[in-house]
Amino acid sequence: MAMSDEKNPVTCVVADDHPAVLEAVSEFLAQGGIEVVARARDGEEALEKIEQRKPQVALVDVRMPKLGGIELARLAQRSTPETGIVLYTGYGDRAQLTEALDAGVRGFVLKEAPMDDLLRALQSVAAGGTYVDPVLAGALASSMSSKVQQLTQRERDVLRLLADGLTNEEIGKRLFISAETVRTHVRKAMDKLDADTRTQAVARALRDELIS
Amino acid sequence: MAMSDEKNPVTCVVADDHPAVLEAVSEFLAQGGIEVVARARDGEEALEKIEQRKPQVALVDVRMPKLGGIELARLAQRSTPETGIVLYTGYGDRAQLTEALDAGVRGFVLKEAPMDDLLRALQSVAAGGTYVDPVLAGALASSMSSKVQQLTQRERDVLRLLADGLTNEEIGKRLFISAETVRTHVRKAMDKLDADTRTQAVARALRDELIS
DNA sequence: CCGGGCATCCCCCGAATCGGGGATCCCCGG
DNA sequence: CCGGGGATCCCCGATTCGGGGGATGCCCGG
Repeated sequence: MAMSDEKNPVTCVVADDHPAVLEAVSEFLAQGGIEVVARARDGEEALEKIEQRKPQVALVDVRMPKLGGIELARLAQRSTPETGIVLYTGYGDRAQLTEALDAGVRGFVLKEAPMDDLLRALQSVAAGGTYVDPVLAGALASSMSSKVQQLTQRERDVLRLLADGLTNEEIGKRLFISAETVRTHVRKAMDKLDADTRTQAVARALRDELIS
Repeated sequence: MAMSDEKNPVTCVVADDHPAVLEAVSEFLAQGGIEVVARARDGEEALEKIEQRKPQVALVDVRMPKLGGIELARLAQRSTPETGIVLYTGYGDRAQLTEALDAGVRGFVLKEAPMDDLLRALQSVAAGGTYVDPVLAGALASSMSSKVQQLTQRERDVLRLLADGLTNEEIGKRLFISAETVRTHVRKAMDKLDADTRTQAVARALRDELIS
């Protein structure tokens, strides 16, 4: 019926727990020639909408109630691989970008970026490509140089409990491993995060949204 | 000339570093009968606009480049006391609310709240009153009950350096105090934050945006 | 003038942590 | 089949931490 690309609107689901952002972004996208087929206020709702509508792309906030953007991407990837996930984040994470990418995320846009970037990202991803915020792309290079960054699941588990004030002993009991092993995980995490103390490791993990 | 309150639009400056939020909020306020006389993308810009336009209220994000919402409020309070500052924050802080209030902030709204709350808050503040998000108000009561919460400057200094991976000894050198004193500050902070370990204290301080 | 909060410094003791090593197992990909 | 990464466990000596105690000086408000 319609023309090839000009008049073939990209379908999109938008998810954000802030009404203001949800409203603004949806409207902006509509004006930019993107068809917003559904909106969601948390991760679970977003997943449902994605599975129902199977849009070409989904623009989701990283931090959302019930289900974060990354986990959402992982799940959506299995159930609805035809939908490209674009993360919309308020903070420029170096390491989380990597995590997001291998969770199946295909786009990464900072909220600080000009809104036009959203259109570029969504169109690029809808076309089967990828998009990473230029600021992030730059930061990625520098973080790549330092350490591989990217904690293992176990290391994150340990850091999370550490942030909750548990001792090695207590963490061991909680995870059914010995305190010695906990020490090992903490040390490896410190190593990857380039931290001098376990406290700094937790602080960095929190800042980069790797945990909690 | 005009009617008393119905047709006397409240003047407002809006500041947020996210273009989406800035756009959405401004438009929403306009539709809600509030006159947005200026917008700003960072704290310094916001302060300028406030001093120039002297609006009845200013709706500002807590986290902004160059100048945070709290500091902005403190400065604006001195130069332009006729303008009521309303903070717009994405995260519900228990302790920061107190800090904000005695910085001269008169309104505190969560981004998660229905947007209508913004109108209520701005109108209330413009009328010389105050407004605190009901969710926050509730949380305040509970945090009041536990501990006084509210770290001293020194305690924050120490926690910040602790989060950067420094040891007591190093922190002492940096702050020109003995390591023993550092220990004292850390213990008091742990006490106030109800933390079992220094690591947990830092984690909580980070979460509550008391530091960094 | 006296209490209270803050910042500073000091002591003790037992437990935990740090930084370094080494070691085993398993699984996956070349 | 072998290497490498992840997860698991262990040992050591030196240092730090957590939780008590007490002490001094300052400044502010009742």
